[in-house]
Amino acid sequence: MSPPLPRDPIADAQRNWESHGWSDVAAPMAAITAIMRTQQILLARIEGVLKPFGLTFARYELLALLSFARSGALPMNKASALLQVHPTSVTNAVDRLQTAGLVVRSPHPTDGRTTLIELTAEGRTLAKRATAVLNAEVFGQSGFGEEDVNQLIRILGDFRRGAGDFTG
Amino acid sequence: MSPPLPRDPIADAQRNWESHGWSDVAAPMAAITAIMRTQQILLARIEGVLKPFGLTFARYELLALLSFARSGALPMNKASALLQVHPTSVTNAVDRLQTAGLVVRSPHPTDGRTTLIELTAEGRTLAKRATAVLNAEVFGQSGFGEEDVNQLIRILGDFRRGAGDFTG
DNA sequence: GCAATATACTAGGACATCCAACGGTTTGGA
DNA sequence: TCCAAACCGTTGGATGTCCTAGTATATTGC
Repeated sequence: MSPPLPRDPIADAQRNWESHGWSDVAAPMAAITAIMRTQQILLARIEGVLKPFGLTFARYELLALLSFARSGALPMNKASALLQVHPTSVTNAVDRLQTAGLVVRSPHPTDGRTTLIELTAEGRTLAKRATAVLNAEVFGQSGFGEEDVNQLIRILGDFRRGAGDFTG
Repeated sequence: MSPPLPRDPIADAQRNWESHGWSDVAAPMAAITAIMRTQQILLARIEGVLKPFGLTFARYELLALLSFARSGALPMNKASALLQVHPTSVTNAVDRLQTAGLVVRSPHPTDGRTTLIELTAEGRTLAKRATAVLNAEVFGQSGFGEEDVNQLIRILGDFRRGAGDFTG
């Protein structure tokens, strides 16, 4: 990776915003930009860990979701809703997971429009192994302090509720 | 957009982690997943605002960066480092901005390897207009409380420093 | 019962990101 | 001095995301 910058580019941007008369929105701008950059860093770590398994984060999320479903199967639209991604993204992920033999498509017993995604035995095993490594190498070494983790969960939970992700 | 879910899927995932004996990493997992989702929501808002300008967030970031440079010009590699993205992403963005007449490439006066990106008059004007709308519609209505914004800046700043983004 | 509407999934296209590899330029040590 | 190593930007390929449109199946209303 590239060497660290001598200065925080986001803090610089915040100062630029303030010196241009946008002080009222400089802080939110900095917070939002920091979220963007943090996501990029975390995604790179996760993908690095998953690569040896032939998985990407999108595919892993789907595998993990299926592994927690009672029957190990979910309708495509349900998966799309729970993962909060576009239906076509699920189609894409399922295509690749199916090619890899980790899931199979099967028709819904009563609704002809719906397709069920079902975990195969290999899919379940791989999900388990990938989760173990992810827990050890990423989530277990996140770099966030314990109290900061709680703050993030609370702040981002409030935000997501306000954005209409969920109710309650 | 899709209707809100009855339950927070990330909180559910956290409970799943805990019930599978991974309590020690359940909270960081939830925090990281929440960052992923929050980034997605914010990016969608930003892109929605920028679309009428024919800009994406990646292109806007480059325009904004150039508009804050003293001379209105920056070497490609400098832009890549400050935006913290891969050089090929900058090449891609510059290609499109140049086609749109918002920037031009020019050779570096002393280093034949380096290419300078220069803002055109239209580029500077568009950056100004896009920033005004972004400030009003996104940063000014972020949905984060004032104190939460400060918390985010602090927490994510610590994280980014720890991840090697910058020193100091 | 049948037409109109709604829902589910997929195909094709645009865009961004990264990585690997390549050709041109500069730098630094033998 | 001169060549190897480092550096810079671009091209080509893979992946993911979204949007629009199209096909098939369900549901609703008259």
